[in-house]
Amino acid sequence: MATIADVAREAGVSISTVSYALSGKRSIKSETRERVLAAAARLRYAPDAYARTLASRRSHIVAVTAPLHPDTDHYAHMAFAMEVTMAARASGYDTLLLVDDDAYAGMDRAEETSLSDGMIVLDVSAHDERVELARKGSTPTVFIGLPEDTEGLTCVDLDFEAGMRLAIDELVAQGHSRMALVTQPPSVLKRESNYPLRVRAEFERHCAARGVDAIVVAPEPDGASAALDEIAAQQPGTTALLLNTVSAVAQSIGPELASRGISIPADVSVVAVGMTPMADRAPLPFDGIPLDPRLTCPVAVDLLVARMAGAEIPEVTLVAPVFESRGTVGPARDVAADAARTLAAASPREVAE
Amino acid sequence: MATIADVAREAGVSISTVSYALSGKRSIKSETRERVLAAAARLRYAPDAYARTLASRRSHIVAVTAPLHPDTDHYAHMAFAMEVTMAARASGYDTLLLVDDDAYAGMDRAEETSLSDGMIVLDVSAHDERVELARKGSTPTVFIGLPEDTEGLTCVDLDFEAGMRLAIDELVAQGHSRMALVTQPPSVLKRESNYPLRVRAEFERHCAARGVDAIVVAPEPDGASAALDEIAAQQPGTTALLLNTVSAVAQSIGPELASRGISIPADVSVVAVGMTPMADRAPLPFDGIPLDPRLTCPVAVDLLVARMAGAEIPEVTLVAPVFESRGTVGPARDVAADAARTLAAASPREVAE
DNA sequence: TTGAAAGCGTTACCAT
DNA sequence: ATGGTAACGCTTTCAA
Repeated sequence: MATIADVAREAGVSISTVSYALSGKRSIKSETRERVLAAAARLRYAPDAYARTLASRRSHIVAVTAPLHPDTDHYAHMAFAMEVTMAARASGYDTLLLVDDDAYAGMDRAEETSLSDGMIVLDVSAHDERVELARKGSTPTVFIGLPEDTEGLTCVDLDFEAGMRLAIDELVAQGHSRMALVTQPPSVLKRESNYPLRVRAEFERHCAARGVDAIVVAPEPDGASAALDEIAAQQPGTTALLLNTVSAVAQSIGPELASRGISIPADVSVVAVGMTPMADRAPLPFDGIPLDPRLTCPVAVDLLVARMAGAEIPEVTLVAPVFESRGTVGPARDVAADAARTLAAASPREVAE
Repeated sequence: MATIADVAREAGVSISTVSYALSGKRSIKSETRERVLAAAARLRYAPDAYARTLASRRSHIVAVTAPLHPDTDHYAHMAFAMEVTMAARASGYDTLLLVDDDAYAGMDRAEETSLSDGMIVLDVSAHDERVELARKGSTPTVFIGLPEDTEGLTCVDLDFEAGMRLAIDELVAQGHSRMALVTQPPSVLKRESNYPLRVRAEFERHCAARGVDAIVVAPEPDGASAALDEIAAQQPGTTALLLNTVSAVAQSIGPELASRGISIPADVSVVAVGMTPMADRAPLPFDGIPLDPRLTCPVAVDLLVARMAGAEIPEVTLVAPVFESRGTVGPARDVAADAARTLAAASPREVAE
């Protein structure tokens, strides 16, 4: 590998002239610059990444941290990491994926050794330990997801509230006036990030605002059937289901409705709000506002780049939701005319007969 | 961030003593070492990654390069990248994912700037440009996959040929004598991804060797049905399907057979050869020899680590295939006795009746 | 057993 | 417009 000294010798100039000719950080007589450039090309010179980093204190590397347990969803994990990586590259940064067994330890190691110019934190929980590291450390950090206390941080997330309003408005436009939200099981709500709570609150608020009858159920992963029973019992004539739940429930809700002779969207409309699609492999089969990495990651990287450049950034940036249609929303059925084919108070067995 | 000079001052020793006390590269009076360690801990000292790299010429970073084609299977892609990353971390290396639009350019950039101690090359094609870079460059490199000419390289791959023979022999043992290989679409083959070609060649060779009737079809992702038609037309009485195709085809082949009244394995046996399982999410539902990243990636990283340490490594390391049984292989149906339930020349509609 | 100092290859400041 | 050179923070050789 040729060094800058080799180039200087070859071009008959000093080292600093080579550095400046290449970086353009000060004006060089164009004739000299040509000579330097030619010499550099001849020797296939490229500055050593580490020497450059040591001298300039900028590595042009971004670290990405995400907890990685045996039960982690590798796909979602990598989908986010990949989106971040591509966005970072577009801004001239390479990314280092920290996969230490302990995400906190990995982030700490990166911070302590000045491994990166910036960090992206994925899979953020409400009381994430890494928040503390971000506050104490000196590496600019952007969270994708909102911890409970965002004080002093930079966070990017989907605007779940707006997404919920979008979903409800779409349904109202189709004539629906009785809706149910299927949310996460209580156990998950307790330890996960707080967006399910935000989703639920906005559901109740905006339904009230639009004069819509609303009910919320929070089934366990195997509780899709019970949830439908509950909806039928508590709010018969419900014609629209909003989903912000675990995938097990989302996946069984279709078959469960079918087994009751209820079809989508003729009898009931279904919308998924803020659920992560399994990308190309098995996209959610419902209309909805997906929590898509392609939406949030580029924004997060842009903010990180700005922060690394010293800019002041708002603590929370919400990304506008996008409604995707897959044909599971239709006009509201006239409940009075055909109660049997909506979520009525009848038991599943009776309906099926 | 505390520097090594801070620690030296704090401990009342010289800089080199701190360095040696921390690295253990020469013996230090234990009392002195304790003092240094205590000082380092007190100041939360951690060596700067870039200064360390510049001085030692070792970055402890491994770069991973993989081209991103429009039809890339992102899941498989990420699964490999993730396996490499975790294996590398286990050996003390961090991983840089090169996602430049042009994989060659990305690898070149990494090489020129001495970005990494070593490289892992994924998604290798028969005449991969990156081979040339690996030969000319001075960064130890390991290919996961085999280019046509492996001279001077280090490559790791599943032993597809052995896998194919394993699959065919298993089917022959069950009495099958007419087989069809469902391979990748022409677009993928055209890019000269290498292993499908090897799989196909060995299929034809070993079928001939075993006296088995053989046919090859190469459907587009949505062409499972057409592929079955083609097999039925060109080689009626086929009782075994070997799959080495894109996941869309693999996933629809089961339902497609079912819709024709053909059941697995009673009427037709199915084996997947060298396909990447969707890991935890949805393992391939077929008997077969999976191309599991967990098999090849750790081996590749181990070889890379050895090469970085200066060891001589064989050019090609093939990982032994493992046959996994899931009940989709059974005895061959007697075609003459019941032609209608095999892949006969009848149209799907007629068969269904 | 320890210390001093010469690199490692850049960047960027201070001169000219 | 260009050159000299002191950092950058560490590893490692050479001395003692």
